[in-house]
Amino acid sequence: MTKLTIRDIARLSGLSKSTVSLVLNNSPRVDPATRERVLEVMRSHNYVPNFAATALARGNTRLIGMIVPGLTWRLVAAINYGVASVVEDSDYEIILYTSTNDRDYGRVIERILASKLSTGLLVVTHNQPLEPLEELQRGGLPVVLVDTLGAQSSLPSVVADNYGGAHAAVRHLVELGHRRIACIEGPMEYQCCLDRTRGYTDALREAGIAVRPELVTKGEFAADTVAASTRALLDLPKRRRPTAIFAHSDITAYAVMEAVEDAGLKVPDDISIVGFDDLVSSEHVRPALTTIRQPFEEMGQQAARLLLSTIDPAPGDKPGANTADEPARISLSTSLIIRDSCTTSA
Amino acid sequence: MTKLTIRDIARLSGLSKSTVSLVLNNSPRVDPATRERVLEVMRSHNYVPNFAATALARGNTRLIGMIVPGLTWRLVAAINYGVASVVEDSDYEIILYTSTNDRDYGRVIERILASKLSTGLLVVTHNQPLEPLEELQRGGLPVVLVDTLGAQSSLPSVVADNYGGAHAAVRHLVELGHRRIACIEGPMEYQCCLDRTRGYTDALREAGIAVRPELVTKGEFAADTVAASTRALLDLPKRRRPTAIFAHSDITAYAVMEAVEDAGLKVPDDISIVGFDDLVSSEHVRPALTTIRQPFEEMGQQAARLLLSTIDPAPGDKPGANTADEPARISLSTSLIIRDSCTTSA
DNA sequence: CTGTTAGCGCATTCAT
DNA sequence: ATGAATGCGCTAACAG
Repeated sequence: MTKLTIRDIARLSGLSKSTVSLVLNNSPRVDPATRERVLEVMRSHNYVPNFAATALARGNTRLIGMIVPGLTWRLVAAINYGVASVVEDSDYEIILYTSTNDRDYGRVIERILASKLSTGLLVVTHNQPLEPLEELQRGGLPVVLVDTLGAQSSLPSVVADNYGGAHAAVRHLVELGHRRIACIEGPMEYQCCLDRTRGYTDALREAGIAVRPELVTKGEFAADTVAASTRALLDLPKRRRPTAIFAHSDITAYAVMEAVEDAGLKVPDDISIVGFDDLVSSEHVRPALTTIRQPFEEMGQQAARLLLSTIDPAPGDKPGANTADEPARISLSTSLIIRDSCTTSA
Repeated sequence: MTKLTIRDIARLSGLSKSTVSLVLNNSPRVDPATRERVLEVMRSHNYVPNFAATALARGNTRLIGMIVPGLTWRLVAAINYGVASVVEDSDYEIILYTSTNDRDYGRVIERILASKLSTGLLVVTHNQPLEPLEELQRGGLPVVLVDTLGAQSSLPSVVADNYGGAHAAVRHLVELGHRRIACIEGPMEYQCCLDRTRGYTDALREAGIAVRPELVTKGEFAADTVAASTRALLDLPKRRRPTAIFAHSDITAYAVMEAVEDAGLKVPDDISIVGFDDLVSSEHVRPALTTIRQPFEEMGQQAARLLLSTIDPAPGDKPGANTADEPARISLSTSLIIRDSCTTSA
């Protein structure tokens, strides 16, 4: 309300600004009684230190930036939630950078670099060139990538185990007796999709099943492409037609399900489907989707912790993620969520 | 990278700090040539004004706070997206306050008040007492509520037309020939739910259909309560059993659908269902859910615009939303999205 | 333990 | 049209 300053508090408690400042910063060199008195004055007058002034004086804003590209907003709410849950327990706040269209993405980076507004940066599902970010990192701004889409870089990151997840999904299908298992891929310029396909082929090979190129098709995470691929798969001669499909994402799986229905076939009776992500909606789709759960919320939490600890290395902490020699790479395991979209092979 | 200051720029361009500052603030009293030269120097050296210093000097952080309670995180991604889309076109940034558990909600408000960190505040789906917010508003911090859950207050707000939406949903059912239409309510301490029920009863009355208390049941937005209510509805003697259900939310509708299936009945053949919200998943549920769409994204946009315009009243603008005499109340209309969960009454 | 003295980087009078 | 001086509110040596 009224703009009390540290000076007012000093006057009101009969001390100097510096002493009050020491109290604010929990300095141990202040007499406990004095400290308590000052705190009381602050409380009763509802004093709160001015943010900008503090930031300017100490050269640190206590703000951590989180940048999330517009297109994926809806998919990453859980990540954001995870981040928020750990940041709110620190004395940092989150500042949210978003570019709702890719074109302006570069500008966002500038805005960040600009102003030294944030003390650290969390980058969620980044699908653009990494150089600008590495540049920021070199410039002294700690950066942590969350859900990198598999891109390789020298930046510390937190990701899900795409390879392992895909492997588990396909193994599940194999265990259900399926032999002709198709794969509908996402955009293969993403490393994460390469990893998923690798998990698919490895699981097949380990089961002694040959990988049939005709069963590995394009999806691009786009409903129409997926639908077309699905139809092509369904149009194969009966003996070569897949009895199960591993989709690179839940969204892809939804499109597959619709295409299968449109073809007059039933899921899972005629064809089993496994997705990847475990979006909230996958529980409500009918049949409920069997899928690989990515631990989004935990990814957010881990990333936030990682960032916070590199910003403020706690005494016991390891060197920190930003030592050029070895950036931290946290890979979280996924889990198979069995629901109703798969059944044993006829 | 290196911490260039306004002083460096001044030196590099052979001018004084003040002139550079004038350039930064687009002062017209600077020689165009000089201005261009300075800008060029800034550009080539990648200079960006320090955020904290600017904020301190002008007493305004150019940060707008957005507070969203943890529980609704997943539901409000679209609102956030809308907010972000307009804020990114201003020279403000968003700072995100979240309390992942309700207990700490009060602390969040303190954090905001504290530090004068934000210049304005956007409050999303606020389900807590409004006094603290009104207090902030009185203290000079512009506040705008988004999706108020219907609570009344002196604060400017942007909401969806809950009454109209419910009315349209039920009218749709009536037009399909239904006469026994049930309503499964959300938590009735929320004004928005009161409004939805009011829309329901009015639509019924206007169609000359009596409102039957036994058809209006508790849902509380909780899956198990909804399931129980649905079963009770289904257990009614055939002649009194509803042929359609209006659910206060999409989530509620999902639970209804599952309960109906569990009872061995079919949607929409045995019973039609309309939801409220139009979450993304409602398109993928089977049968796809007929529902009332809330324009979440637009709500976010409007709220952001409203807030921005109260912070920086543009010349042509209306007085602004925070004039105590008449807070702005923007009500956005909803729309009926017809999909597959409703059919004509037998 | 507490007070003094300088800045942090920029905006803003007021001169020139 | 530009420069000099002052202060925003706080932290951080350095004294005492």
